[in-house]
Amino acid sequence: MTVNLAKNELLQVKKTALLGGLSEDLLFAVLKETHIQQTKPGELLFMQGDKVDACFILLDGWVKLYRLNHNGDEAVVNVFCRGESFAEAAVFSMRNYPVAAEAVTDARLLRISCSTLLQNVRDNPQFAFSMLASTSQHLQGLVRQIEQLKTYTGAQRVARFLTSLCPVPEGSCTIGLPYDKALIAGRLGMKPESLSRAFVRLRNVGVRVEQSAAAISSVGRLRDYANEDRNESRMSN
Amino acid sequence: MTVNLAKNELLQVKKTALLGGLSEDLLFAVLKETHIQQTKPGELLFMQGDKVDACFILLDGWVKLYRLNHNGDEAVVNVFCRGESFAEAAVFSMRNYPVAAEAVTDARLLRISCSTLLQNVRDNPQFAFSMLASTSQHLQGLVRQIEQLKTYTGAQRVARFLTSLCPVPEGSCTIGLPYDKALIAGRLGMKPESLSRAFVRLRNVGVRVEQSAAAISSVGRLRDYANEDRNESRMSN
DNA sequence: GTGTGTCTTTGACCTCCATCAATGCTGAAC
DNA sequence: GTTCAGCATTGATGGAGGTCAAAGACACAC
Repeated sequence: MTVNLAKNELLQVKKTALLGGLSEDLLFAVLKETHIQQTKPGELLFMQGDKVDACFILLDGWVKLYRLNHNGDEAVVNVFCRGESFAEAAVFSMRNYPVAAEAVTDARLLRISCSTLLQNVRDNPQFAFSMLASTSQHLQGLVRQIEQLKTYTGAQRVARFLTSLCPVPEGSCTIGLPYDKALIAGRLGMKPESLSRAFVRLRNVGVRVEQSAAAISSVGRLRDYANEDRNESRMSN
Repeated sequence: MTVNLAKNELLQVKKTALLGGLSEDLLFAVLKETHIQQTKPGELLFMQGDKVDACFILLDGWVKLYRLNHNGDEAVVNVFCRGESFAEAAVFSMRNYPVAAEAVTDARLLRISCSTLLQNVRDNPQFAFSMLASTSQHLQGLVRQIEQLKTYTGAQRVARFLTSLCPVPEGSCTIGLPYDKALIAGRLGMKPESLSRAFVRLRNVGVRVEQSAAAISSVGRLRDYANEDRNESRMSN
């Protein structure tokens, strides 16, 4: 059941906290037990409430995790790109997925079954450390998200999102928006209309958005805006 | 360095996912390496950014976890009561605490050092499972919180909070608010003034709040209100 | 009793954001 | 080219909740 990974794909795997910290030997032993899965945009990987049977590493494409409440509206919990893993913590709740996962683009994933994970944690403390480090990272991501929802305005969250995409810490740059605006809005806890208006506001701090590209005249200025407290930000525009 | 726990305290320890799942032998072996810590209200257990050196189990009292941004306002991430553990995931990030922890009452805690945790995960897959199960639970808690912030109004979040405290699934009951209203507000992502107004709204669904007690005339009705979608809830007010 | 400090509530006002509807834009099918 | 669907933007409106200020409520010391 050997998996054939392209060089680049192996690189993505090594970027994850889940498998990236392992010795080569152990890594390849684990990879032998995994499967490749391909998806089309909109395809579900698992639904909220499904019995947990695997976790995933994204080799290419984008996947969103979201929660549905029983009125049918979805809250996006996270959006992952290649080089990230997800659902590994769910495996150890021994229950059902607390969220749903859906590919938002064509995606290529490594699927690691429950039993493989359990077996490896049992056999190998090194693997247990990796699992813990990985879930710890996810935990921190969620904590940061909660902080952001509670303390920043929509426009500021957009500003943070943009700075996080910038390849440089200062100066100007142009970045491509990684996925469509409706999803960005959801990820940031707002409606598409509000995202649109937030982009308009950010023109004051040197951001131009056209199509799926954003031109940022000063990353430092944008970061400052993102970190202002709500009152100041009110005056400044 | 043996720890002497009261019967009731041992019970609290066994309620945690962190140590509750262990065999008696292993449990007592771990307990031998822990310390009791007592705190006064307002006392800091650790600050955001401190190097991680331990995790905690609450034997009695309440502790809040919060994040400070550099404008000085805090976002409450969680509030824990006895029988819960926290900060265990941070240990495996190998870095610094991403949040601060502060006792909000007199509290009694079991402190488990980093090295104890690492050693036990190394030596014992059973312990690794427990750690993973525990962090998995925290992860789910945060996911639920994000969902709530994104999809429910303040009054609905208060309603959810109250129902979660109710000892019965239906009918009427009176419950004590577990901590002061400013903290409840913070936990639910709102200001004390807004919490106050939310309580006023909930009078329409049979909730009376006086001092630190809430009388609920129908838990079912309250739950329905909490689950309504925003539009309906606007009409019913 | 009277102060005094803390917590909570209420009021007035204003900002942010969701909603609903209309319009504009883009790209694919034909 | 035209049509049509799917996004994205813009406008108008209203509700939710933050902010600031003032007033109650309560505990505690004196």
